[in-house]
Amino acid sequence: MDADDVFKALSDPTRRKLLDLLYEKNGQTLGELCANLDMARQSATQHLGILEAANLVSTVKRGREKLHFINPVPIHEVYERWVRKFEIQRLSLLHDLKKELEGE
Amino acid sequence: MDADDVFKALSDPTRRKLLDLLYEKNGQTLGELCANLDMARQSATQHLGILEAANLVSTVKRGREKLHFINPVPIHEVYERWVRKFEIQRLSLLHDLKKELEGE
DNA sequence: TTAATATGCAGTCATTTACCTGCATGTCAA
DNA sequence: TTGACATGCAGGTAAATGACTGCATATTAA
Repeated sequence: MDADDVFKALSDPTRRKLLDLLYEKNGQTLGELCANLDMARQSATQHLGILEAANLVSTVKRGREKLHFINPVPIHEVYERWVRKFEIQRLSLLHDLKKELEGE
Repeated sequence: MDADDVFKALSDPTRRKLLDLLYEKNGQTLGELCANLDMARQSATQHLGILEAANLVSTVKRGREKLHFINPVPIHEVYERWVRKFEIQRLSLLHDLKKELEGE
């Protein structure tokens, strides 16, 4: 996984909305997704390309249509690498800060 | 929480490295953090400003020094909103894709 | 008080980003 | 086959980003 690609992909509200749309209904076409956005189709294509490059979305061509599917694996990997370790110390931090303010 | 601020903050490798550095040793000064980076101090300041704006880092002034502390709460919120729901359907997706390829 | 240290603030600049328009290609249906 | 539909591809542009330099301010220590 390339954490940079995944976070960059997730850092745009349009792309997060696309993931939400696919979460609601997986396998949507470009046209279906565009109907929910509010930008030119070509712009949405770029966003989907970024999601695909980050491996967050996989596509299948069916005739003249292109179907889009969520791939949650990179999100899971981000969680393993970036969230879980911070979860562990979540409760201990107030303690650190207090100690520091008291003069270390 | 502003998901946009949090994801944007996490989308830069320098800023993720800063969080890692603070995870290793919480409460470091700007100077300490800079020693591990490889850019001008002023650039690091900007990055830390972004982390602080996203509420991922809190600071305390001690004399002429500025101490930096991780705040893992936004990361937890990102997890709750963006990871957990995708976790749930993680196993069902291969199924979706197969079905689709078989002609729906 | 003065010099060294730690950080803050303003302005510049190249690159990237996120949108757009216009046109091309490929597929289905009448 | 031909027109309608779904998508692909090639620029173009304004704004955001991430780095820098230069100078200002505030604190500590001699």
